[in-house]
Amino acid sequence: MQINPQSRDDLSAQIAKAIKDAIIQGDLIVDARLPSEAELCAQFQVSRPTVREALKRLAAQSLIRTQRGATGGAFVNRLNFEDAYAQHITTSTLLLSMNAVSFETACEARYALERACAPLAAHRRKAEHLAIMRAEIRHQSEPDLSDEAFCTSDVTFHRALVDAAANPVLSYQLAGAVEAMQPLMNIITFSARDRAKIIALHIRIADAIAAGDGLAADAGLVQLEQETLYLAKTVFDARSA
Amino acid sequence: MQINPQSRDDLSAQIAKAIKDAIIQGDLIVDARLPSEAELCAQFQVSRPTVREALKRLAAQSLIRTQRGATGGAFVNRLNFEDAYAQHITTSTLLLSMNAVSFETACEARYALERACAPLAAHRRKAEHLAIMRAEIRHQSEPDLSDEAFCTSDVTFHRALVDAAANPVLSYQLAGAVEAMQPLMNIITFSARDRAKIIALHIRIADAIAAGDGLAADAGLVQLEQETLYLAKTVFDARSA
DNA sequence: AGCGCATCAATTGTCTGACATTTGATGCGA
DNA sequence: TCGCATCAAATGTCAGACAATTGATGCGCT
Repeated sequence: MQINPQSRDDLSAQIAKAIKDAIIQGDLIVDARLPSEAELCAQFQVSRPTVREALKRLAAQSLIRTQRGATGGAFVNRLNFEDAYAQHITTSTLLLSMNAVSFETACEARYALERACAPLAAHRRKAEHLAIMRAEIRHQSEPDLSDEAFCTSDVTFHRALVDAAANPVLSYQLAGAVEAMQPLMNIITFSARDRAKIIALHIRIADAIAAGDGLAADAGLVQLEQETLYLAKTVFDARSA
Repeated sequence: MQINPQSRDDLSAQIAKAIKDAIIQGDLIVDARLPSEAELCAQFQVSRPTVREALKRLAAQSLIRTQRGATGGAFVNRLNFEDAYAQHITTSTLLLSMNAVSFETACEARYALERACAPLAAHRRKAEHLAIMRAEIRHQSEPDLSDEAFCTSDVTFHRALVDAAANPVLSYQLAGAVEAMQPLMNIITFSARDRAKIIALHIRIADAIAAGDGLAADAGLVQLEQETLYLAKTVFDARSA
């Protein structure tokens, strides 16, 4: 965590990387206070704006937090699941929207991951998860729901299913896949009959989870994937015609 | 993408959020050029360092890239899988190391996700993936390999398995789970007999993938998970004694 | 002695102005 | 027409200053 030659990288990028590496290596532990901006200036032999740009880079990744005042400064932030979720979802969403990932590819990934949760969710689901799933199913049955609201409810339903697996690492990894799909899903317009089919599958999945039957839940997810793909295909065919 | 009241947030954070939202909403498309720093100063009524701090925040997330010179400026970056991988792995690694996630939880998530890939990998694996897996198995068999090198090779093997599923979204989501586990895995010291067991399972999995037998690969992964948990338990028990 | 309050000092947040550096565009001359 | 020097625009960096925040300090009063 020292030198900074006249390389092609920005000074602020180099400094940010040096501090980031120190955090990853464990040289700077959680809640440790970084040197003040003035001290960092002296240490790296750069001006204060440059140091500040470096610190802002780290703040953007939730690696540090800053606090003003007498005992203020920059502190190593405990990266919590909530912040990581938000970052992951943003990145995943942009990744999908910017790289022309096909609906099929995204859908396949999403359901493959979700099916991985099914057996765990069936074993460990709590009343609260089932309650959310049931509530969303009811919500989805409301006749004058917009397509977008239907998709949002769908995400909440699946999120509850994933959370029921009671593994925060799994929930974190899956958040990206499930939520990032929503913009793609929003393209689809649902007929009343489409919705009925989806809701029926949701009920089937929720029942299976409630009964602790992981295999049945898995089967439901397989059918739901096929149904989703079929609906998407219909929309895309209609659009190209 | 305008106003900036005197709220409690940093001005640079507000500006970064405004631009980020514009990118997510699609108001700024890939490779679009942002206004110059001077123009952004005028638009947001702030000074140049403040604008620059905001831009550095976005650069830290690979949302924009900057270029010097006459036709330079800040451009919306196409978020590629490679950059997203790196970010995701960093975040996942820190999330695990900072939140005292148990080995069991991380291991469960990792193998649950990996098993989701198994059937797809069995169908779609190319010669190159099999070649990597075979090569890593040979590498793991070298007697004077350090524990750390053994773990690195293990990651490469599993990465090839995941990539064999030929779904970039899946690979991206899984990269975090597999690579972030490595620091935890590095704690384990392997006896020669431990390695022999793991290598045997790797061979079994690779054979199953080569044969297109997703179920057999899945069974191999289940055993590998149990073996890994058993090894970790041994280490932890020995450490606490 | 104990409590309350004003002051202080340290630190980050922001601004102004300037200069350095990079790099494509321009225009002139051979 | 080609090649080169110059120019202009933009980012990168620096120096210095002031504002705002906030815990710590010390004084005075009870």
